[in-house]
This record gives sequence, structure tokens and C-alpha cells, in this order.
Amino acid sequence: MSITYFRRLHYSRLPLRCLHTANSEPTSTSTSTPNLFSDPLFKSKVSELISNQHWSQLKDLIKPFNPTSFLEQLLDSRFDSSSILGFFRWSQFYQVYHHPLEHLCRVLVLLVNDKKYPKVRSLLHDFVKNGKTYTVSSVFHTLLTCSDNVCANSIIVDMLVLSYVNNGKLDLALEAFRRAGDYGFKLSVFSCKPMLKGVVKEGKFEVGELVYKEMIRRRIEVDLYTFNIVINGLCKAGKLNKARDVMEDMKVRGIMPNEVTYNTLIDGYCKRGGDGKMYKADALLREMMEQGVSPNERTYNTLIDGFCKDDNVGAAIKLFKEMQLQGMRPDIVTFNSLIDGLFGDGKVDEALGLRAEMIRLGLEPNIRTYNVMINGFSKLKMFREAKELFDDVMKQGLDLNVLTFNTVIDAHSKAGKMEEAVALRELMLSKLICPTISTYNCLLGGYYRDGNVGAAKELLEEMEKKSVMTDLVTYNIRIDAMCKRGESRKAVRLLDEMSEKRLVPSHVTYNILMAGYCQDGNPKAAVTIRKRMEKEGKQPNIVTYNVLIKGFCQKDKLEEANALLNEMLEKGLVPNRITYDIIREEMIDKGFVPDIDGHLYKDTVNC
DNA sequence: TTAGGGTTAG
Repeated sequence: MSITYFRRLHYSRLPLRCLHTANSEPTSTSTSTPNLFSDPLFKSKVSELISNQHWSQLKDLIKPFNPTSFLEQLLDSRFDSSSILGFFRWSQFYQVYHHPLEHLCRVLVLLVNDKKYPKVRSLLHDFVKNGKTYTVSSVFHTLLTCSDNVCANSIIVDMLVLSYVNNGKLDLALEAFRRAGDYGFKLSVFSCKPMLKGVVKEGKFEVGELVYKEMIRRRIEVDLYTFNIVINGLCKAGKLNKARDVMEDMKVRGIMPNEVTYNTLIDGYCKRGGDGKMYKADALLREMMEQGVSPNERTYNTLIDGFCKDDNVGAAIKLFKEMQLQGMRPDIVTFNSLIDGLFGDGKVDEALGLRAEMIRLGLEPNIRTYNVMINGFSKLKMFREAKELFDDVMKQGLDLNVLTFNTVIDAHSKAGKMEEAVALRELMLSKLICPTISTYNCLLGGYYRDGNVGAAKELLEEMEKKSVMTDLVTYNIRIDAMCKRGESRKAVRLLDEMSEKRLVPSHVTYNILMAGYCQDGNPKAAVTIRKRMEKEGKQPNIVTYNVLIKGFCQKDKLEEANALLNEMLEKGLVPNRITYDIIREEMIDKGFVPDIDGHLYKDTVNC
């Protein structure tokens, strides 16, 4: 029996409306279309051609038909789901044909009913990646018109959310998550977990928190990994108390925190824990041990790095020894953190000793090690050593990156060697390493330090021309330079320019401006900046107090300076070396007497 | 499936 036979046989039976060309605009056909498969021979031939993937023969056979009508007939005639999927895919990919959403939903329902989940996932993936973009509500609505099976529909929607996430369409995933309940679809942890992960990765912590709350409200199972993602999001948002609450919640729900949970929280405290953060982070280490959760290398690395950045290398070294006593081997991350901390503490010999120690243990210094060391030398004004190390790294043929160049450019600009700094930028360009805004900021700071306002202006113009986006640091550098030139009032006007560029001034910005006014001999104007800062929701920090106290001291307004010192102590801010070395000493010289709590009193007898 | 280290501004 030839194909021509089938064509002749059925061509005559077809209603005119089905005789479209294959690539005509798809339309959903009505149920009044005659059944093409009433002839068992035709049905069996089609079935055979599809299952054997004889697509050219099938194409020949159904040439006169609209593929959408043909698909609808296949669906109505209860063909097996594999055949229907086979035809669906073939017609879509080889005939560039977009079937109506309704047909896709019907195919999906069929596949779910047959428990062919990988095929559902694959079809949805293609639909999301390559298909026409439908609104979430149109997909949900169409699905409901095709099937009233809540379970099957929920599986499809769950997999749809996952496809949105996997194809970078997080907004659509979130909308689907939000609207699923309205349509009676129940999502699972399989889609919510990757969605949460994506949300946290994009820094949308508030959204992540809402998703978590909604998961709990909708009684969607939350597993250990999902709790860890939620805790990570809260930690990154600085909501450490809430992160701890979630850890308690998980225990109540019978899920015990693991080392990842604790490591995430410890990292949160190290980076955003505020006053006494390292005490709290260390307490968490002890707590996890008491709870029978063993710390690992990452736990110690996180704490060691935290202590180093908190100017407490002593505590970091103690943990370094503790981890080794417990049988853990420090790795490259441990050493890099410690070397950075030791340089920051001015302990160059110990830092170099650690580098030797890591090499002895078979750990090769990596580019981060070198960046830390170049930066360390530079901060200690050991510019010759910084340059020698950089040259050494170049000779070794290690992969230098943009941070290496930024570090070494900054070292040169701080040493007042602007010609070399500019030459280094040329060198990085020749190595196809693209300068970042930090590269420009390092150069800009160098020019201003040199008093070369003209070169700084030219660089700013170049940045504008090249559409380099200026950032908060660029403005802080510009504001600082203006203040140092005695143009504090002009510098304040840059705050408006920042606002136009949607840049939010930081503590550093305000502190620079306050220091500018104090340097101008106008601490009262500095206080107005403080008020502006507080209005923006930023409380004065230790630097703010140091700047203001110094400003009042220099004007011999010691009562005001003392009031600020007391205010700082009452707020629980711990005076730092600058407070003691420069300010308090100056006040004591001028007749103030310190007491055991750090407060100062006017010595009326000796004054 | 989840967690750690390097640059620029006070």
C-alpha cells in the first residue's frame, strides 16, 4: 500500500479548512473537524511512521494538512504520548511550526499522566528557552482548560518554574511562584529551592525572605539545603538575628543544622556582625562543637579571615594552631588570609615566614597570594619590595589579573610615581586585561595626591568619553581632593550629583566632608553634615567621632569635644588608636583628666 | 543542591 494511496484516500475526505500549508499561522481547530484516524489503516500507518521516525514519509503523507489540526487529531485519537511528543517535536523543530499553547499543555498533561517526567522537563525547557513568550497567567489559564487534575497540573507548573530558573528567567519564576496558589497549583521544594538560590545569588535578599515565608505558609517542604540557602540570604542582607531565628525554626521542624549552616552563619557574623562580631562568630564555633557538628577547614578559614580583617591576627594565629591540632590541614585560603592579616599588622617577617611555610607544605602561592603581598608591601610604603615582587610574578609567567594591576598601579600612585602607574595601565591593556573603575580610581587618587588637578580632570574626561561608570569611591576621591584644597562647600554640592547618578553616599563620604569642614576650622558646619548623614539613616561611627572631636579640639572647644567623646563611649563605641593617640592625648594636654572608664574630666585645680 | 581568601575612598 503506497503513500500515494493514503494521500488520495484522505485528501478527498478532508474539509477545506484543513488544507493549509504547513507553515501557515497556527489556529486551534474546533471539535467539529472530521476524525482523520477513523480509518484504522491510516492510523496504523501514521503510528508506524512516527515510531520509526520516518519523518520524510510522514511529511509527504500529511503534506496537505495543517500540522496543528493534525496534532489535534492525534491528541483526540488517543495516540500514545510518545508518538504525540514525537510528532510535536518534529513539527516544531523541522517545520518551524509553533503550535498553540493549548496543544502544548495537552501534550504535557499526557506525558505527566504517563509519568514521563524527563520528557516533560525537556519539553518545558525548550518552550521556555526557544518558544514564544507567554505570560504566566496565560500558561496557567490554558493548563486549567486542558486538565482539572490538580496533581498533574502542579507537577507541570513545578517543572515550568524550574525551567524559568534554569533559563535565567527568574522574574517569570517568581511570578509563577506568586500566582500558583491562585490557580490551585502546589509547588514543591524541587522548584522553590533553585529559585531561592537564584534569588539569593542575584542579591534579592528581601524577595528571598518573602519566598521562604510563603513556602512555610503554603506548607511546602523545606529541606536542609533550602534552609541553608535562606540563612545565607539573610546573612548577606545583614539580618543576622533573623538568620539565627531560621536556624531555630529548622530545629523545631526536625531538621538539624549541619556544618554548612554554621559556616554560613559564622561568615555572616564575621562580615556583617557589627560590634563584637568576632566574639559572636567564635561563640558559634564553640556552639557547633557542643551540638556535635564538627567544624571543617572552611569553618576555620572563615574565622581566621574574620579575625585578620578585624585587626586581631593573634586570635587568627590561635585558630590556625587549633585547626592543626584537630588534624585539619591549612590550605591556600588559610595562608592567604593570614599573610594578609600579618601584613596589615606590619609583621612582614612573619608574613614571609608563612609563605615559606606554605611552600614547605607543598602549597604553591597563587595569584591571590601575590596580590595580598604586593598590597601588603604597598600599604607599608615598601614600594620597592612591591615592585620587585610584581616583576618577579611577571617573570614567573603567572596569570596576572586586573586586581594585580590595580594593586600595583595603586602602589605606584601612592609612591608618587604617576608615570610608572600610567605605563602599568598601558601594560595591562597590552595583555588584554581591561581596566576597571578601580583602576581609574587608583590613578585619580594619585593625581590628586600629587596636586595635579589638571591631569585628574583629563582622566575624568577620558572616563566620561569612554563611558566608564563612576562609582561611590570615585566621588569620595573627588570630594576628598576638593576638601583638601579648602573647597568643602563646593564638595558638598557633589552629593547632589551623586544623587542624580543614584549613588548613595557612605559613611566615608560624610566623614570626608566633616573632616574637610574641620580642616577649614569650621566644626559647626561639620555637625550639619553629621545631621544630614543621620537623616539618611546612618549613625556616626568611630571615624565620625574622631573627626568631630579633633575638629573641636583644634578650635580649643574642649567642652564640645569632651561631650562628643562621652557620647561615643555611651554608645558603646570603642575608642581606637587614633582616638587615644591623637585626640585624647591632645585633650589631656589641654587640662582634661581621664578616669578608669575612659571618660575625661576637666581638671579645674591644675588648669 | 548549601558555606571560605586578593584592588581603589575617611
